[in-house]
Amino acid sequence: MNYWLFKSEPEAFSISDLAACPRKTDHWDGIRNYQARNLMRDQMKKGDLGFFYHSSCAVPGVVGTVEVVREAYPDHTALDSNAKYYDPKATVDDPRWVMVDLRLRRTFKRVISLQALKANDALAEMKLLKRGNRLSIQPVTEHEWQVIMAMA
DNA sequence: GCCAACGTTGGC
DNA sequence: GCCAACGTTGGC
Repeated sequence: MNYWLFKSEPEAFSISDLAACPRKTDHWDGIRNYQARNLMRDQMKKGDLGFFYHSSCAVPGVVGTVEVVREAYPDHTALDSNAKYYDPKATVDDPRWVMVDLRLRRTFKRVISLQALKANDALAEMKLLKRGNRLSIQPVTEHEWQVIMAMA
């Protein structure tokens, strides 16, 4: 059982957008970073839980939780020349990029802001808070998970 | 909009 | 394989 953090810009795809999907489930497409892809492909398992994080917005922070309901499979948007995240190097035989399906579990009543996360000493080692970290999918330790859940 | 930090690309 | 140039991320 692993824990993760999924970043998304709410203007592109917010937790409300996920809530509005059928069965509150959608595929997490558009990941075009090898480190993030490898985490999805090699380590992410059905039943894993994750935080939904809003970035590049007025109050960046954790806004809820999700569950991995389908493990990594090819991200077909890489093959679509009209898609935003089209990758000309992707082919049917070698799709290069993968995605998982996520189902919304919970939307927090209030955002657990980045500011609040930074102010919590128990999270000092969290990847998200390390300088210069831009990874859009990050592993979260069980301890960090518990600490943040207690802040909700 | 600024800019620091990081990833990717491509010439050599 | 090096590394400069460029693009992207994301907080502020």
